[in-house]
Amino acid sequence: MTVSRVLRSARKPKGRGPERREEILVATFRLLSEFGTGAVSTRMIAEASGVSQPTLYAYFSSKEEIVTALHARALRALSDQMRLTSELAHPSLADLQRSLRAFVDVGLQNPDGYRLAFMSERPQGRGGARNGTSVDLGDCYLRLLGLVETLHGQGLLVQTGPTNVAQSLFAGVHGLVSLMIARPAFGAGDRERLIAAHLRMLTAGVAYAP
Amino acid sequence: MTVSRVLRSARKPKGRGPERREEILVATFRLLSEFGTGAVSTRMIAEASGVSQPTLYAYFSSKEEIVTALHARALRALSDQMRLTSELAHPSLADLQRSLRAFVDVGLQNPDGYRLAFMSERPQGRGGARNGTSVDLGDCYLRLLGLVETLHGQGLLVQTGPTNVAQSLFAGVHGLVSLMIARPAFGAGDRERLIAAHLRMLTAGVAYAP
Amino acid sequence: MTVSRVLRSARKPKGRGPERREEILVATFRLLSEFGTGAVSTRMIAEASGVSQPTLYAYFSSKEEIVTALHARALRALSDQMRLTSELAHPSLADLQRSLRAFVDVGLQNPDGYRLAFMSERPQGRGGARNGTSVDLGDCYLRLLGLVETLHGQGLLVQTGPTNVAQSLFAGVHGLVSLMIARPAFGAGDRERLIAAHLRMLTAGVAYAP
Amino acid sequence: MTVSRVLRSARKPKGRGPERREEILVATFRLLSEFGTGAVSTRMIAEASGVSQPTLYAYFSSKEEIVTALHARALRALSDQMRLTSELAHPSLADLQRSLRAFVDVGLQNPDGYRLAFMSERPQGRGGARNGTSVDLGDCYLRLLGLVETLHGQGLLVQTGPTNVAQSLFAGVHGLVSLMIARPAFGAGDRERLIAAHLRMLTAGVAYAP
DNA sequence: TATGAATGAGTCTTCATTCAT
DNA sequence: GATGAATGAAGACTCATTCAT
Repeated sequence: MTVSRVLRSARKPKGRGPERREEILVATFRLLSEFGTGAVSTRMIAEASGVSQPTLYAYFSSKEEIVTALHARALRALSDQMRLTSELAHPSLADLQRSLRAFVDVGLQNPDGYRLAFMSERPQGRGGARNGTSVDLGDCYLRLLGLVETLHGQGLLVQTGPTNVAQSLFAGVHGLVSLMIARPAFGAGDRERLIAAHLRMLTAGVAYAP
Repeated sequence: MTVSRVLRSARKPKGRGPERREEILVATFRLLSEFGTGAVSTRMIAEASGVSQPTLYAYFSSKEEIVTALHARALRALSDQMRLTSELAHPSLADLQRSLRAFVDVGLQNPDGYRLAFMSERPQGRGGARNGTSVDLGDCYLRLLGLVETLHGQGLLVQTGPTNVAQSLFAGVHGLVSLMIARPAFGAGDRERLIAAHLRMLTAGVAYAP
Repeated sequence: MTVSRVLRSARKPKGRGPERREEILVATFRLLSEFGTGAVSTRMIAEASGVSQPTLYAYFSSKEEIVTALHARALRALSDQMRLTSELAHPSLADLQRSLRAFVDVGLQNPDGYRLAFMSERPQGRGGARNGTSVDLGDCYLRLLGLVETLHGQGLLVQTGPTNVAQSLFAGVHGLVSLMIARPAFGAGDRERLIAAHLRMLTAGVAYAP
Repeated sequence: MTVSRVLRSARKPKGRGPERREEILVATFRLLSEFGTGAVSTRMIAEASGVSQPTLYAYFSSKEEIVTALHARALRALSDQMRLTSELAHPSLADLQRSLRAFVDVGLQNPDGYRLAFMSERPQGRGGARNGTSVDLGDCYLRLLGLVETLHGQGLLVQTGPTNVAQSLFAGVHGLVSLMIARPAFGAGDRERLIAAHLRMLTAGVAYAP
């Protein structure tokens, strides 16, 4: 007992307060990415974080709170990365395409975050089912919507409702990203080419009519 | 372990074997739809099936086997329902749209099957992680590919590679269906209109160039 | 693993169903008597019952249910033992005294049951406080009340309200029994004498006025 | 263990020592009253006291010590409040009744203290069982005994042993008070009337013979 | 001095699974 | 052939207590 105590205290005092919290989140994020929400236990989190299980509860009030924090964070990160390309004053269709491309890139570069933010099922704790609405699409969709509205105002879109267009586009890119993440075989060979073709299709689809 | 497992799977019931098995699958499907994979226990399955817990293990070697069987079954069902519209000899773009529409309808009418077939993350039980590739896209994609190839052969598509087009379309409809299933708020208000607009966009995107 | 399994199954198949339930109750009763509600864990109960911890939950849905079952049982036992002396057609004051005596005897012979039935504080689980009214005084008081009413009808009591008299008598004997149970030193030396004197006092108190 | 315990208890705070200690006791008393011994954690105590958890251990060596200190204190308080009415030189039966009444009033006005002093079961923490004798009846009983002895000396009591009489009376009032505290329904409607009747009964019981 | 931070041991409960009948 | 009964392992979470500062 004394021994292990000495050993432990010698290991790593690490950062206090906020740093610890951050460490826990980082470690949990990795675990969540690798194993999925339901297969990650508080013990795993504790070990991966380098703290004891009870310590988790000094920083978060429940396992769900950790996961929720990660959800929100992933959403925010994705959204932040999308900001740049979507705040132009006079966007063109090429800008729309670039913006969608940014979303795809961010998603593929951060597949775990993307999964967490947009592909996570209902949290599957003991409590049974919870509906999916608790985690919304976040600012990503809103930015896209803003862009589409501007384009619509410029008369660059053939369809009437900007909302429909934005949702349609969002669904379009989400389908691609989620499949690429979930099915490594999807688009294998030349992903770049598939992405380009897909975005071209989406852009053409909303801008040109037969 | 391997031995006992083999022995057990050999011990098949004779009486009303297949019917029982079917009952179990049906009951489990309902539970899975309502509560999600992780929240359904063998006890629930047993009760819903009207058999005892051990009896489950006379028909399936593990809980996972039940779920897996349902995965495959859902995939097949979806594929079967898509067949009709995709086996035309001389399809038009309207037929493509109809075919995509069929996919959407099937998915939305059978969200649980769809979720099971295309959106299921790794099973979230105690067992840890399994990669997502185990469940492929099944015949749905292949049928779509066949249709696209025919259209391509007829010179109705602007893009070069039928594979890219098929994947792009698949991604497009999958994105819509999965979002509608996972986020009830998505497309709320007028889903029919969103679907129609989305399909129009997809079709236009692959058939018309600026 | 195999070894311990063999050893265990060789130990004692014991009684199935109701007998097991009974065993659990008996074992828990002993533990509760010795250690008190809050200090008895489900593990202790399981070990004392000769079953595994999860087995407990095949017979009871929670620890609280076990305790509650024991409460009710103790109350019933006490009440049953009191019945005989309290159902006379034309009772006398001596019969009243005998009846009170029966209550005292039952309580002292079964101190744990008495404690459980009448002295248990609020159940002290994790959930915080619950009010004490959940466990009422049971039939014991009602029988006493019936007896008092009969005596009152016969004009043998000086006080007006039978309810007051019955409550007063109940409080009187309860005070004695509970103190004797909780404070072994109380009445030490000659408990019999104290009991007799106490009952005499109570009877006299309700039957004679200055 | 013994060593470190001694060392710790030697490390007494100097600053606002006694006041802090008092604050802790007061806060704990409130908590104990509201939630019961087993449901009060050191964290709750610390928060309610406005100090940190470790600070608790600067003033008390364990949670049990806090509870024990409160036991003794409650007993003393009760006893102090009873003193006045029990130190008459030539008491009458009316004085006896008044004295009992004082006890009842003190108990009902301070139910938590009473519970702590006279109704507390063994402390129900993790530590296991402690016998009930650790907390005796305190000076309350002794004062009552003194009063009874005086009355006995004056020939006002019919029973022979003053000890028996005192114990009997103590049991009588204790039964009433404890039931009223533990079972809010007991005596509901007109508690004042029940108390008066009960005390009349007790007094009559020890003073008059058939 | 007082405390933020941490933890081992423990809580109740549920799981998928396997016997003996 | 089907099941009542049982269980090891694990789940999330809380406790009283003790360090280092």
